Amino acid sequence: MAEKVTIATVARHARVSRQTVSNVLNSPHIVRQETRQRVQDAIDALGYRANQAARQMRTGRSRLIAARIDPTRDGINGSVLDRFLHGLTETADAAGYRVLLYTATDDAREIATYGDLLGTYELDAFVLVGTKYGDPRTEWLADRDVPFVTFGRPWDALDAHPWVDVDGAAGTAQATRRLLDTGHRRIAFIGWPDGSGVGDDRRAGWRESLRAADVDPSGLHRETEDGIAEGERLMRDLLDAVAPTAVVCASDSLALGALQAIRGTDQNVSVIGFDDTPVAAAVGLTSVSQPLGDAAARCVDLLTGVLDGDHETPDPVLLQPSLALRHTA
Amino acid sequence: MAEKVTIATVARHARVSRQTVSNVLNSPHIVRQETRQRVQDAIDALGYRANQAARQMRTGRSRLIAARIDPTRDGINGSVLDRFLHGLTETADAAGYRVLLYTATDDAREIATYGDLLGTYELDAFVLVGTKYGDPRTEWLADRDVPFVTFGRPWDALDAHPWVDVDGAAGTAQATRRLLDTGHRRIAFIGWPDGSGVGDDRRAGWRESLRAADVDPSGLHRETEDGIAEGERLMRDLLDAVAPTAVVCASDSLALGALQAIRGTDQNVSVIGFDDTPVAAAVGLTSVSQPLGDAAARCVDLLTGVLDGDHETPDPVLLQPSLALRHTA
DNA sequence: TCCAGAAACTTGAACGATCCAATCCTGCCT
DNA sequence: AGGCAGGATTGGATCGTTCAAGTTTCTGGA
Repeated sequence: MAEKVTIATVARHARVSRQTVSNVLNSPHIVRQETRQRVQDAIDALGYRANQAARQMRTGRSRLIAARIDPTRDGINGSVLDRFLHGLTETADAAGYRVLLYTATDDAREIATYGDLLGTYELDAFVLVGTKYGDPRTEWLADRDVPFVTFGRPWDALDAHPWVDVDGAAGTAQATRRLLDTGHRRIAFIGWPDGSGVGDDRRAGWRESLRAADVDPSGLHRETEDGIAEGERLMRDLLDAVAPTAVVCASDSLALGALQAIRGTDQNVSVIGFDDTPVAAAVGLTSVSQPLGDAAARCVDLLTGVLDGDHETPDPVLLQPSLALRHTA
Repeated sequence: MAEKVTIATVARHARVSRQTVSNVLNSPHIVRQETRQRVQDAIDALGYRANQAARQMRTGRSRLIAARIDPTRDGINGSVLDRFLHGLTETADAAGYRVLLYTATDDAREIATYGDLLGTYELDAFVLVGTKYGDPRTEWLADRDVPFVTFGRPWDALDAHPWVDVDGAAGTAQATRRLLDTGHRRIAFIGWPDGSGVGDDRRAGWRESLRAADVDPSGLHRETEDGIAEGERLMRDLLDAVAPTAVVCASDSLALGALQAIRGTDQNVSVIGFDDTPVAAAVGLTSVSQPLGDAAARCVDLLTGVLDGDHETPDPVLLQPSLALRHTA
């Protein structure tokens, strides 16, 4: 069993002091080229790797980023998180950070977990997925000057923090325009009740696009909690009430329900969902696709900016979604 | 800004030495009840949390477990990992461990990542999801005495390591028996090519159940790479060739394809998938459901056994799946 | 040749916890 | 009363790294 290779081992091997080895690693420019090479060779030869715990003890930085993994509520829209996490791990890795997982069942517990993670692991930053009006989590973190990014806008716009989001309104607008372009006029919308930032945003994209095309959107939309059964119910209602020729949905779950409602009748109604989940791909549902890998990468960018660089709050990032065309629209 | 609370702060506050505080945390039984209480009160009052980096430096243990997050191949079967990871995070947390994510595109890179994680973060253990014949990863880890568990059996049975798995054969057997019980006889199977441990296992469950019911399985099965399109293609083939009245599939992707093939015809064929993914729930597909949360918990159990306890290799765990009945069978 | 000043490198201390060995009590037995 | 066993407590050393301050080496100009 080979004994542990520390910075002292490398120093001995390269006939320099510990500090010089440390400098080669952290501020290479202040070490003479020749020495630097000698140290580097020793590092390679011995397979030395800096011990993160020791480094952390001195610098107070863990190079660890926390992200929450959810219990996959309905499973369909949950897969968004899965893809985001993968992107996050990949880009964080490239930037020299690693992703630590945590779970929590409610906001209070989540905040307690923050305290724990910060206290025992000295986490460098948090990535929060999803935000809501008056989110207590962002407030807690901001109060303590803990670096964090949210994937999702701060809907109250109270205090500014770095965020990355996908332009939901642009997504539904794109979907609606696509339907208008293919000749539809009575284009309905199935979404979520007033008050959720994300839901209101997605509805707005649909509404404005209709208005821009001189179509009156009133009466053409329905709101409900998310879910397949709910989507089916509301679609039935819409078919009876206004007989739309197309429908834009705020989620793939709702869209899937709508598809089932339509299958019952003999009408030909176009359907577009949101999130481009695996289910959408599976059943051939046209859906608004979020650039999740990109979003994750931008989150890491913002964080490293805050962590390694200046104290300025970096500009938020709003990404554009695209339409994954399949055979339902 | 409050200054950092260390073990010395607590000691001063409780009028004891640092060592006593450490004992209260690590070996409470050797401290007198009264003193222990006084120290505990100080800890609570000050909100002290042991610094993991410092502890790790002395003990060499990070209380970190690594798990890989994949790029969600086809997205449908990938969601299994998602649910497993959540379970893992939850139970690891309860056992005082945290889950660190990593990614890798191939075995060589994954092994390189092991070296990196072990060297810089001194990871305590790895959880590998999925194993194959002659897996180089398990060999590498075993050679270096790195604790690890696999979710998935070692198919070569070369060297024994702790593992947790779900009995796939039992799952397909259960599915097949269900179909036999409801009157089916010509029950087909769509699975993966020979040579994948998981695939062969699932096929075996179907075959043995048919044989036990005196049905000849020959000609009733087809093999292909995973995927919806492939499932559809093979189901068409089966319908033409042997006109089965039911089919058991090795994955929900294949089952979904089979459903699409059947929808084209007017035949009434029962379909059962495997993995009980969100998609299955969405389209009402009966599917074999793996107890993922349970599996994750058992993985943590095995690991903590190895880490905190004895040096014996713990007995592997084989969990039984259940059938999620929906309206396709 | 000499010296100032910069560049390159070295040394001792510190981060916060645990381990080890030594000391201090306390109560009990003779 | 004295001695002793045993548990409870203490101070010092240590893990591997970086920071701060010190020392040596190099360079170039008078």
